Amino acid sequence: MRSYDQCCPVARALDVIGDRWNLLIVRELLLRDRCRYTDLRHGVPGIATNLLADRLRDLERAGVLFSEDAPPPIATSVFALTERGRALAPVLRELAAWGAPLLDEDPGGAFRTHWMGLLAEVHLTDNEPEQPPVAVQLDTPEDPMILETVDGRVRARSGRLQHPDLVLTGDGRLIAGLLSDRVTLAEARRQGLATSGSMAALRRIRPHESGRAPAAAALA
Amino acid sequence: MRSYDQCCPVARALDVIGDRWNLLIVRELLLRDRCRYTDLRHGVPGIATNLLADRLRDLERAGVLFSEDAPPPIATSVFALTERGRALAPVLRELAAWGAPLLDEDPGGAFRTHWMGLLAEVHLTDNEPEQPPVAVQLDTPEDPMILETVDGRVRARSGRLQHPDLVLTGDGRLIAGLLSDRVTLAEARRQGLATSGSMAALRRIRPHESGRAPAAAALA
DNA sequence: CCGGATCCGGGTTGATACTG
DNA sequence: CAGTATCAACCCGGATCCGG
Repeated sequence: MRSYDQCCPVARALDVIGDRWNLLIVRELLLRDRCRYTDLRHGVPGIATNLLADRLRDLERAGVLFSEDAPPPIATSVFALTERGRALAPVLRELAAWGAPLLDEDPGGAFRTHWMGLLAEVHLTDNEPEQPPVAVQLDTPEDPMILETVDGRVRARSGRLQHPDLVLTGDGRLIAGLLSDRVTLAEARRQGLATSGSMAALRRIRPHESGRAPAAAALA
Repeated sequence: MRSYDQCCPVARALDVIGDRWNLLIVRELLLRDRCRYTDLRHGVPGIATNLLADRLRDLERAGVLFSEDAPPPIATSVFALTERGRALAPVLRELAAWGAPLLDEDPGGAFRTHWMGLLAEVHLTDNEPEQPPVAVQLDTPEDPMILETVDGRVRARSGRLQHPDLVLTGDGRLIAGLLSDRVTLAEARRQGLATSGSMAALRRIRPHESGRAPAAAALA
């Protein structure tokens, strides 16, 4: 993309990650840690393969991500975010928070369960930060996701745990509705949600009452 | 722009404000409140006039901004953000925080003093939130800017106050360096910065020690 | 001068086919 | 699996023009 050529921090940021598809690639790596080329094609559906290759080159040159030759089991290279790339997490969280209402207006299009991770990080909080951490496994057939308490907050990532405190099994969109409080637990159960483990973990990980103002809540 | 057609809050947000120039238009309206078409052309240098007209239409349809026919003195319409548009402020602040290091690497390109406002909001904090509010006038010849304490935070906006507690007069880039701590006050004075008023206001509005973690600082 | 609309050349995107 | 090559369609940017 052409540079905006403005001496403004926002414009400079957009010079790097403002190109079409770029932030979605970062989203993918943020939630999935390390991805092969094919993982990215699956996680960013709709991108043309040449554009994905171009963008990965751009973002690598910009220091947002890097490609590693191979961890021994696999015979291919993987992509992962640098420290600088992970520093984009707050940007993506704010974008997710702003975009969440649009999701209700039009729930169409491709769906991946782990995309809801950023939403969970924004909407949910750990109501008992003093207690030992808990982890909830969201078990959709494809694309399992983990929610865990870290530091008084809730963090999301793709994957499957050995010993989660609670497992929710069901359709991805159903679990998404549950996370964003559009669906009650009882309703979700009726629609096919299965749970196994400690429901206390689910009560502990709950939306903020005060909307989205962790700092203000902490000060009060 | 074509929709990403992904049922993901980030993708949905980018469907609305991911288009080139869009976030820079929002930046402008955030910092300057209400702008005429010409103000926007000046505040977003480099944009083609047809694109500005297109984007304003798009963003109005999306509910991010609206145009008002006229406040009586002027014979033209002005643009301003809706509530939904102002809700993009956290996104822009995070982008500004992420882009700030890039500004040091390459300080070239067009410059407007008020662009530094988002940077100030991110880097500075009110060290004495219990005290009555203070306001600092940043007085560059063109494009004067105000920093004021609101609610324990620092807010920036374009304009000129009647009775600021402190006035800093000088080159915009010099003041920007001062705000982001690249230049000391003594150095800035040598390079032509003039001050008038209470220096206590400047000591009160100071960078966080703990980097950028207001919530963590509040909890500590 | 302000607030656009229109036109046009060139660069980018996106879909598909192809290759190591 | 991990890309590269190709090509049409679209979008961007610059210039120009026009009504108030």
